[in-house]
Amino acid sequence: MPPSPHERLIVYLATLAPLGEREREAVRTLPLRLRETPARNDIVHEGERSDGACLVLSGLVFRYKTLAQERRQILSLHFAGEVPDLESLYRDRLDHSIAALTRAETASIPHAALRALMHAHRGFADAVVRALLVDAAIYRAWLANIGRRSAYARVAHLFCEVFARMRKLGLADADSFRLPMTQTEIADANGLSSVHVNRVLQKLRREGLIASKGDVHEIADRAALAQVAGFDPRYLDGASEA
Amino acid sequence: MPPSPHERLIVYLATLAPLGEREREAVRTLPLRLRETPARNDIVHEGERSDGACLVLSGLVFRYKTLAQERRQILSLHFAGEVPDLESLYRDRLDHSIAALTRAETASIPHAALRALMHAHRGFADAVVRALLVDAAIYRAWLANIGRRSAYARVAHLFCEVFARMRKLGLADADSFRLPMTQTEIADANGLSSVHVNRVLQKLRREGLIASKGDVHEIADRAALAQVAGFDPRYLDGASEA
DNA sequence: CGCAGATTTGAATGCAATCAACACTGGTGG
DNA sequence: CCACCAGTGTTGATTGCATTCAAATCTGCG
Repeated sequence: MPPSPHERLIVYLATLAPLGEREREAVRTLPLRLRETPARNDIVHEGERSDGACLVLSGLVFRYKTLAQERRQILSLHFAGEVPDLESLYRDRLDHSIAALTRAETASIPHAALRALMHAHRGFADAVVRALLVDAAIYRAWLANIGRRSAYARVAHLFCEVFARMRKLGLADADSFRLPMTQTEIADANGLSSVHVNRVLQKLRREGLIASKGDVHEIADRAALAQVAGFDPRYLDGASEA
Repeated sequence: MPPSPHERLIVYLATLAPLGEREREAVRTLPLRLRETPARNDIVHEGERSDGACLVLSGLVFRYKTLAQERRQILSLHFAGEVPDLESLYRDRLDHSIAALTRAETASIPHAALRALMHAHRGFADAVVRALLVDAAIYRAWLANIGRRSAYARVAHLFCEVFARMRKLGLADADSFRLPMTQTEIADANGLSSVHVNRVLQKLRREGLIASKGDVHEIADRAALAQVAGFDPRYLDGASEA
């Protein structure tokens, strides 16, 4: 039985800042408006206003921008527990869209309730800001990835990041994870063509770095994969060290 | 005579959130530790801790990541008035470096003082979070730019963005601005080689979109430049509209 | 079964990187 | 004062990674 919506959120927040029991209790009181989105449908359209933030409960959610001539750039991926549009708390229009890659269950958390909770609980407010900062750190990692790495390294890096993030959220096994993205979508996330992604994946398998069956990807040689990706997981750390 | 350090910061913050006179007054009380950095030197090294945030007073500052084999990705540019490492308030180690492109004057603002001010003035705290969000929006724009646009469009987009941002800060003329970056640095910002940037710039001049003398770039045809860049300035808006 | 979407393969093209000179600039020191 | 030098910009030639186009499987599903 999957964790309840509120527990999902708590798991995520706890990866960002220490949460006391009082704060956890407070999070459990947040009102949620449940919603279901079919695969490949927008959850929030670019330019739209909304009065709540979107908590992912199940499925895979992503942000993207569409440019001229059907070109699309996927900007980030979001797993259960995460809140992709936290920034809607501060900016009233998104400059990009948020959509579901798979069928996804989400919950809208009213901005007013979030603000009240942030006001009442410093630890919660802290976690929210840290969530925004980890998002930004991921953007930077993607920028370096797309701007300065080969296609082979880019895809390897994406796999390393997804694996690390899913592990933290308790969504991945010890050495494999399910990533229900088509090769075209992987291409849109990495600034590549789908044909080339196909070839890169074959090479990653041939070299023994990964072994994929359908959308379940096994990390066959984690060290080697991190090596070719130039992956340093520290950018994903939300909480400060001692 | 250039604006005072505090006024520079106020100009920037005012582009992000409305600031009352009381808040401006409070900003003026922030203690600043002035510092000067020669061109092409780090201001903060990757992984370093610091107890203050870095306000840019003059010169051009940028963030970058270094990958294997001397490859470098420039992540963002920062002009006078901006604070590139605001996130150091929340995360104690940077995952990238901050450096000066030109000789730059900066001021370190102690975290403690910033926190106190944020605590006392909601408008100030708001501006800080919005600054982080606009940074993130710029990352997204760069991601789409590097991931999905041609070299020609990428450079055009960079020029559009820099021009728009400098105008807001009162650092650019009506139709030209000074951008003291070498072609190699423009290349590192756009995931290109310097040779190719050279050719792209020639083409932009040949097509009559820009006219550059040294590092002063004149926007010869703003509409056409925005057109080829696919530039939509809304992502730079910090303040909410009515 | 038949269809649509996804993956795979092959071939050709092209954008941008790389390699290699050369020209231009400003700054330095003899 | 001028020779020298390093950094930058420019140009040409070549290479190669990745795209594009096209078509052939494969897969799941109504």
